[in-house]
Amino acid sequence: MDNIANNIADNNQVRVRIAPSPSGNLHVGTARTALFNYLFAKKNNGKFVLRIEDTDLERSNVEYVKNIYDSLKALGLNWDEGPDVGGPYGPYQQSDRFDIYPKYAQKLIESGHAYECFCTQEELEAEKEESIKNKTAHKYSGKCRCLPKEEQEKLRAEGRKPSIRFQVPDEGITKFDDMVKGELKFENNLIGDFVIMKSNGTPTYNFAVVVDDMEMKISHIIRGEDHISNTAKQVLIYEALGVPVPLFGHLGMILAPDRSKLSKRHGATAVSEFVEKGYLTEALINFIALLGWSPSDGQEIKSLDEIAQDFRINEVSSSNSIFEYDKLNWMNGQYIKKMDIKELTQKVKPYLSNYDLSASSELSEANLEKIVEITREPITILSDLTESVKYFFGKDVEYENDVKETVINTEGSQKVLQYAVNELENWDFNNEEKFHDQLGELRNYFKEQGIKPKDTMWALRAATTGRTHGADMVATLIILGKERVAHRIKAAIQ
RNA sequence: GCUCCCAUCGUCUAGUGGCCUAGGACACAUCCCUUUCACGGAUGCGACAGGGGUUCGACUCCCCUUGGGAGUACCA
Repeated sequence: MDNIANNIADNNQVRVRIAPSPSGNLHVGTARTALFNYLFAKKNNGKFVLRIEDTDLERSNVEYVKNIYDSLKALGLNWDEGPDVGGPYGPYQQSDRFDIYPKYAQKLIESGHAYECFCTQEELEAEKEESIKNKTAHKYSGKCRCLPKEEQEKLRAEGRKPSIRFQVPDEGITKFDDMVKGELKFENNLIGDFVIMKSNGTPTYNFAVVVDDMEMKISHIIRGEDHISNTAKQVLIYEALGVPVPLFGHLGMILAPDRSKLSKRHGATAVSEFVEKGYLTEALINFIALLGWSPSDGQEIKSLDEIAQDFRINEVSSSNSIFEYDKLNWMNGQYIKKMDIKELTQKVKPYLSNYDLSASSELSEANLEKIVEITREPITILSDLTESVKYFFGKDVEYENDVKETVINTEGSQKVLQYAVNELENWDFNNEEKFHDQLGELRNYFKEQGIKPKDTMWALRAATTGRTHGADMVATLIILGKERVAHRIKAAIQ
């Protein structure tokens, strides 16, 4: 791990990147990779680069590019260089870089590290099937390695478009020192000659990344461990190109509770989906940071900046971790509880679209804030509020479940409500403290008559909110206002 | 099939040979607080996958087994 520090001390600037391909919305797994890169950059005064890998034009979509931007920004993972903000080593979108890959491929051909391959799809598949039949590891045979010039030209004349393959050494070991996993090695003879330029003239992933990372002077590559086997190929390319190999760090994967890849059937997978469900990006990013990393002081709730200060890539866990909602939910609740009330109110508005929030309704902005303030505590996701806030709207209440039978229509409750109707005029809706005491007196009055304080309050709560539990009663009644409270209590009396 | 990675409470993790009768967080249970739900507080439940070594001493190092994951494309 010493070389991590050395590389930095060397005055080589730390440059990391996140390179998503826009074939879907930003996945939480990608978000975590982005996060760890971001943290590493921040911790080491480096640069965080965003590169859009859209070489697969068929699967790429501009809509997803926008989603990637928006999600990353929402998470606070701001990049220093990228397609939108530019930078010294652009362009930062691979589709704008198509003209630079062939030169490097050519260079590799000239130096004997690559060759044109005229094999057809069918020939390749036949080879593969053969090796499956023989139960041997399948890798490309390398039969185009030494095609004579004349043969090449003949096939070209026939209209065959060659791909370009990297010529992997037959012997030797390719190894690299992984920042999180330690030394990793692969035997070269197990790696088949792989395509670097497709026959359509576009680069393959393994080639494009190397060229881009090299040109963008990326010093450290932090990514998911699903790339480990690619790394061997990429190291080979760096070496063939005669350029310094960056340092790699491979993170464990994020798995669903059933230990399979986190996918749609497990619920939300994209950052934007979590946001839509009502998760705060602050909580999401905090939660994700805890998957594989842990704070040195044991304090788990931390801002991005705090995490960055405490972050050490070599302390990241190298095993997979399971994405469980329990802790995310708890954490989201913590953030909701602490969030600035004005900000929270704004964030909550989309979940209140069922209700009349126009100025003419009884709901002023100030009232809405109060409602959010008193109902925020028990909720774990923003969308919970839609339901828990329901009884603040409209003149009448809807009774939940069997509230009418089990609470309102009981003898005790009816007594309380009848009494309350008369008492109502005296209640001070403008003075919370006084109102609180008045309700206390009400409880005491009925306590003497053998009605438990709890039941007294339940009668009131059920009548005014239709439920047996909810926010603080005094605050609730004040927001409802004397008129509506009176109306609802009267409606509850048989 | 082949290659590679990983392995501590249900989950996220602390632990880098003796500080470990293995610590914290979430979840769960009980209790306290309280007009309800919650929040908060207290307590409890709960793990070193198995087997061999190495060592005076292994959760920590090595090997094997088992289990999980990844890769094996002219996808990224």
